[in-house]
Formats: sequence, structure tokens, C-alpha cells
Amino acid sequence: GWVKPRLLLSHGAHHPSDVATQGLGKSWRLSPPFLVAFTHSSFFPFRKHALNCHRMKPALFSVLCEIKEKTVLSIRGIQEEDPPDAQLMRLDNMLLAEGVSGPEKRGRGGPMAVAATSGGCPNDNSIEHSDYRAKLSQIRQIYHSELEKYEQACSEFTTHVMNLLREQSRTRPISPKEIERMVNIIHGKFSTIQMQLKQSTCEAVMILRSRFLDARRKRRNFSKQATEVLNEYFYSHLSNPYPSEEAKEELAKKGGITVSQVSNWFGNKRIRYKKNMGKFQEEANIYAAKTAVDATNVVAQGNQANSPSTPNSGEWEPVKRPDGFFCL
DNA sequence: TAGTATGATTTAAC
DNA sequence: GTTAAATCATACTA
Repeated sequence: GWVKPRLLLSHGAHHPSDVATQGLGKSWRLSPPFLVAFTHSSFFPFRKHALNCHRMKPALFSVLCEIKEKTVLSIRGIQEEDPPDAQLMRLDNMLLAEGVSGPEKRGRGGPMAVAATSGGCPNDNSIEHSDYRAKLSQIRQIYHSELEKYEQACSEFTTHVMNLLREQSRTRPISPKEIERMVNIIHGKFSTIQMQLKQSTCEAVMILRSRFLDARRKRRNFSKQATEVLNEYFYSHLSNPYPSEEAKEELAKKGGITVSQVSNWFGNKRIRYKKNMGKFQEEANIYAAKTAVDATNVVAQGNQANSPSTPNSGEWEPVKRPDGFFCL
């Protein structure tokens, strides 16, 4: 199921101010002792106002910022910059291809189109198709809702931290650059969360897809209409039951199945008929009689008989395999 | 529930 | 590419 990505803040930070002090704390702790003295908690309640109004404050503040900046840069210099995230790009591409992100796909596309044309029973496939689409739409909805939530949370959190730091910058050496860096850190954290969301979404789509494709493999008997059409052709072309590509297309159209299903059916039928002609004799008689009745009706209507291109003259003479194996 | 029917897949030959 | 043949997996039926 769905695993809602959690807000991942490093070192157990649970509040914006924690992050603020955490981010700054490292460099702050590296500052010389005399600087720490100015910021000691017992110092503030009594001296805060005096400190802010002190004539040396601006000068001292800029020095503090400079020292801090150098310290931070020396630490950051050790750390490697993140490489461009290829995985994020892959996730984005997949979500776009699956129709989760970007404009919603309408009509036939992706695996749905395959199933909609390959199954034996079009109605059932329509149900599966709409089921797939409904579930994909659900995933899409959850994805966008979560994404929006995270973006809003990120924006609110950033504003909150920025305000907090601006407020603190009146009494602590926090430069605008530092605030910018903090904003970048927050955005980085939220990007990680977004990536987790994208990953979960991709997993959900893959699971849905595999389930759908498994369902597609389920065998369904052809409709009576399809079986009728196929059998009629088979028994009326018993001498050469190898429909041409055009004939296959026609049969597929009439039976509401695919051309490859027609090919499969004829492959199965030929081998099974050959193996046990006796079993199919009754069926053959029924279709022979049916064909005869149809032909009589056509003649009775005064039209030219629409007889099969290869009449049932008795022998199977496969053009490609003239081994007499299919003789009646 | 076992046996049978049937659509799909795989393999090998052409 | 098509096809036969074997096989698989599932649907159907008594």
C-alpha cells in the first residue's frame, strides 16, 4: 500500500527553531568563547536592549558574520556537492509516461490499449480497462494532493524559519547568505520527501500495472458469435483451413477478436481436429448442414451463390505443407 | 471436484 | 514471418 513519506529532519529536529539553531549551531559552537559570552541565555534578559543599542554593535555584528561565514565555508568545502539527481529524473519521466504527472491521458494508451484489443471478450476488457483507469486516476489524485500538501508545508516552513532567523539576526550573527543557505537546506529536505512520494507512486503504478497484465493473461472463452464464425469458416474450408491474412481480418472483425486470436484458434483447431476427427464429426456435420442451408437460401433469393473461395471438396491440401497430413 | 474443453504460449521446423 | 505440436493455465461441466 501507500507509505506516506515522513518529514525527515536531521538530528532529531522537530521544530523550525530546532532546525534554525541546528543549522547555525554548528558554526556557532566553533566561535570563540568571547562571542558565546554575548549570547549566553543569562545575558539576554538584562542586556538585550542595551546590546542592540550599543554603538559598537553594527561593527561587531559584521565581524561576527564574517568569522562565522568563513567557518561555515571551511566546513562546507569538505562536503561534496550533490550530483544532478538522475533517479529523480527517471521517476519524473516514468510518472509523466504513466500519466500520473502532467496532463491527464484520455482515450486508449499504454497497457490499456493492448488489453482492450487482445482479450477474448471485449465487454470484460472494457470493465478491466475502466477499472485500471479508475485506479490510476486514484493514484494520480493522491499523488497531486500529497504533492500540493508538501509544497504548501515547504513554503510555510520556509517562511517560518526565515522569519525566525530574521528575528534572531537582530541579536545573533546571521547573515542573509546564511538564511539563504538555510532555505536551501529546507528545500533539499522537502525534495527528499517529494522523491519518496514519487517513488511510492511509481511503485503503486507498477503494482497496478502488473496486476492488470496478469488479469489480461486470464483465459476467456470466445463469445458464441466468434466461435460460430470461426467454425463456419473452418468446416466450409476443410480442404484447406488456412485463412489468408484478409480472411483472418474479416473473421476477427466478425467475431470481435484479434487477428492473432484467429490464428491461434485455427492453429488449435487444425491440430485438435486432426488428432481426433471422430470427436469433431458431429460438429462438422452441423456446420456442413448449416452451410448448405445458407447456400440454398441465397439461391432461393435469386442471388448468385456466395460459396467459399475454396469449396469443401474433401482433401486438405495445405499450400505451405503439402505432406497430405491433413487429408480427411 | 475431477475430467474435459479451450485459448494462449513455447519450441522447433520451414 | 507462418505453422505443427506440445504444453500450460484457466474455464466449464457433470
